[in-house]
Amino acid sequence: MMRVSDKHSKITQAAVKVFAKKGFFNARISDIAKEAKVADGTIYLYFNNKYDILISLFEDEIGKIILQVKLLLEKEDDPCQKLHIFAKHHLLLLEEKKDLAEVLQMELRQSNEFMKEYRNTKFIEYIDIISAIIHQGQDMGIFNKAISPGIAKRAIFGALDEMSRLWVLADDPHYTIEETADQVCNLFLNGLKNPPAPTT
Amino acid sequence: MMRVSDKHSKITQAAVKVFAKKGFFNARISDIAKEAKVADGTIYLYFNNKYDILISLFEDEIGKIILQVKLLLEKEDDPCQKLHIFAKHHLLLLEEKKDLAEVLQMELRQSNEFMKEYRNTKFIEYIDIISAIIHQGQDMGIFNKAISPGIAKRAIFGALDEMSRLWVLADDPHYTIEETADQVCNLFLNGLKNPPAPTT
DNA sequence: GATTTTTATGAATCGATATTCATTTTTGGT
DNA sequence: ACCAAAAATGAATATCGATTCATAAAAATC
Repeated sequence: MMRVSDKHSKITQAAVKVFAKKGFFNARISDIAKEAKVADGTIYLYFNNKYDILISLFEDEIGKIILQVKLLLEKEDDPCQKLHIFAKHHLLLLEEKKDLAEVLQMELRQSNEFMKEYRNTKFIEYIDIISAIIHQGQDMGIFNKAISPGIAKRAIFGALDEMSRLWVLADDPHYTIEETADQVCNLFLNGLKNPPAPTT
Repeated sequence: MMRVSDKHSKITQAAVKVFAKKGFFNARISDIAKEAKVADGTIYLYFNNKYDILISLFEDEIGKIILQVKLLLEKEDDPCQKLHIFAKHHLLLLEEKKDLAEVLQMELRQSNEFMKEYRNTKFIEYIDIISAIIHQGQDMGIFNKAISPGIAKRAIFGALDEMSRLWVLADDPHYTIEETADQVCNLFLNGLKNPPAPTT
């Protein structure tokens, strides 16, 4: 017998593909079933309903991402570097798992009564990684204390998320991931304004 | 007889409400018809199909926003101030037209074959306002020329958009719009890092 | 290898709803 | 007031697709 988890994850992987291609509402259960090579009914042995596939997919996958990025950050002390690592890791998701990136984006935007109820604690955990970095930087005296970490974490996440959207939609990305991560970090660390002229 | 445009816009306004509440796919034509106080069939005298309502709504409304914000920016020369104006205007939309803000966000994220085809030129026109400001700042020598306006425009839009999302979903906003606009601008203009200590 | 338990199947059900169109109402001109 | 054209109606249509469940296959137990 195939291990239970194998079928669960086969269906999840198939759902990622299908949701990314068609969007949640246009994706049919039978599409996911076909992609996963199981019967339609089998899906209901592992998930309660269509929405449950999306939610459970989101929590599983973002959980993995949180673990990965926290592990990477552990080794680093400098908050600037940490921000770099976070940004690069976030954007690299696109290269490695384009479909997943697309679905995660989508999930956050499902605007309806259901989603407004659902408190997305995993997502909050993810962006709180950013505010923790900012706090640390402020405590170390490197970051400006006038910046609200609660706002900045959203701004930084939003910026990265929007860069993702660009990649997902555009066929020819104008910039590389490296370039983009560097640019975004530079922007957030140093700002748009020119540094005051060096005192000669 | 009621002017044609009145009915068209009655339906559009109703659609904004219903889409915001239920999301595009869960919104029924009959919901929109009821909200607009017209018959279901009447909607098809003004729009080709359900998707057409969304697209046309988006283009009309974002068109108005572009006009408004361009008018506001005309009077101002300083790029920093311009950025402030843009940010504040973007966030104020939320206060004035929460439903619309929600629908505009949603529209951008409908991830499916259809949306990937649809080249959203109005949206591009909107965010190009930001890159124009950045260009101007760079030409004037105020902004760092190492920043790519093409990336920064996305980052700034993404940050503002994410702040919107927070408001739309959260019942108790922690920050005021003024505060948020100031914080976001400060972040983008000056960056996270502390300014170098003044040379005494 | 027979029996029980677990897992999988996919055709049938059942509700939903986008769209159509025959009919009615309103309008504007005479 | 009457007529033709335009606008509006809303019940009927026609399709779609999530979910169920009686049945079958596979695995575990004896």
